[in-house]
Amino acid sequence: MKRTDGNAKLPRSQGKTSSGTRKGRRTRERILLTSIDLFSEKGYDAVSIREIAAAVGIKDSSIYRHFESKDAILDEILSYYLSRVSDAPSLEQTANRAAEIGLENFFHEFGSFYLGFMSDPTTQKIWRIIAIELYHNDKIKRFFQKNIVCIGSQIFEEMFHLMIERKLLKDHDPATLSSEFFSFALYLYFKYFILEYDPTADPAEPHRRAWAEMEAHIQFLLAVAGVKK
Amino acid sequence: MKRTDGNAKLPRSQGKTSSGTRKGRRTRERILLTSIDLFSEKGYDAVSIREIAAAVGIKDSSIYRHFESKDAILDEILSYYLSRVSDAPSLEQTANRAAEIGLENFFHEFGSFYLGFMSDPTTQKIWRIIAIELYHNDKIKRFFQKNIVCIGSQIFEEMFHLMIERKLLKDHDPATLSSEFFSFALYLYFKYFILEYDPTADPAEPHRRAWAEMEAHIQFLLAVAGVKK
DNA sequence: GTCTATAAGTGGATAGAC
DNA sequence: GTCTATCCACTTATAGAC
Repeated sequence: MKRTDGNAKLPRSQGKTSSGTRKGRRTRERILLTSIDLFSEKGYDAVSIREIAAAVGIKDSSIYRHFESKDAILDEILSYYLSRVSDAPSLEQTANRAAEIGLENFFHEFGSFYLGFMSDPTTQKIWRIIAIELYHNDKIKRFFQKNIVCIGSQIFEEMFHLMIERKLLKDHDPATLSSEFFSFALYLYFKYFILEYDPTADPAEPHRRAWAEMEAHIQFLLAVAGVKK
Repeated sequence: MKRTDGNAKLPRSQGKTSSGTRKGRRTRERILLTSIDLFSEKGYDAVSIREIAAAVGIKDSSIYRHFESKDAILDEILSYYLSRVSDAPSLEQTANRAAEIGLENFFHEFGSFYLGFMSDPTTQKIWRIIAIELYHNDKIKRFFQKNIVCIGSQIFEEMFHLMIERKLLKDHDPATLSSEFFSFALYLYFKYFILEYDPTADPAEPHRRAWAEMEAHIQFLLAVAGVKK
């Protein structure tokens, strides 16, 4: 399974606001990274342009040389996330991999792939921004519904469909299996990484606990849908 | 199973801010109900004291004759929710009821009890306030963790424990069963009643869809943990 | 490209007349 | 108990000097 790069680059300036000089691009990137940091800690509305500017080390009016508005910063954060998602492996690869190494090994590898994807701190922060602004920002809500819930459950559904076709699972409804798997993954994410989030604590601890619960859940799913060797 | 009253009264004024006159109490109650309406539609931070006052039909400064601060209004909304929860039936009653009528009937009755509890529009709106402010307001986060997640999973865990004791379920780990049941219930609630919430649409439709998914999930759980008749 | 200064508005909360 | 008037901190965004 492909491992994504932990140090992905941010997208280049495209708008008319920031000039093409080297200094301009670097300031623009600093604004973007600082915004991701602040939004992920305090939420979009709670962070002001002044606060971003102060953290970057410029005056607030200078931000508008690089971004048209506060909203334009958010837009670019979301497109950065999309550019990272496109690195994910295909369904065909995924199901083939499961057939190769067996179901239980596959679920473990899948877990570590997820951790790899999330090992990019920027991606992790963007997930956090999306999660905490889900019910306060219509643009983020639509983004979440389309690019996380909708695409996510589709991928799992097709994955389970392929697994059943390859006789790796019993002939269950793929949509039900997907819903069982996906709902639990979302539940764990929100519980351990958002609700119980503590920036001062050891970041490995929520991972450990979430994974322990996920293992129990996978055993549970396999008890219904698994096929004995 | 006990059905809760759909027209529960709001708690009386207790602070020093509102006097004991009939008119004062009625204005205070109007402020509270209006705040619940507005907070549940737009969120706590997005609604200003001015906006509440305008909707009630008084000036913003008059609010402070009835409540010490905006936060005090929220406090009272949360205590109203707690006063309603205390009406819920006991575990012993619940497990006995399951033994009486059988597991599948019980799950259906449980579903309609939940709908009954949620049939109070005020309770429904308070759930919505809690859900959308979960990651923006520390007081609400703690309230949710304590009074919904923590108490909720405990109740389900003990309920499943009693059911296993009474041989209604196979000897599975009650904590795992609780987590399977509770996580899915939360997932459905957030998906259908918060994420896809549409005040202009038919309110029966999300209920129908959520319940259909819940039925599939219960069948799934019973396939692992159920005991054949 | 960054700055100062400022516009034009929002927010919660208070003082004091009636 | 409600009103008018006001305070002060804070918001996004713009104009124009350098």
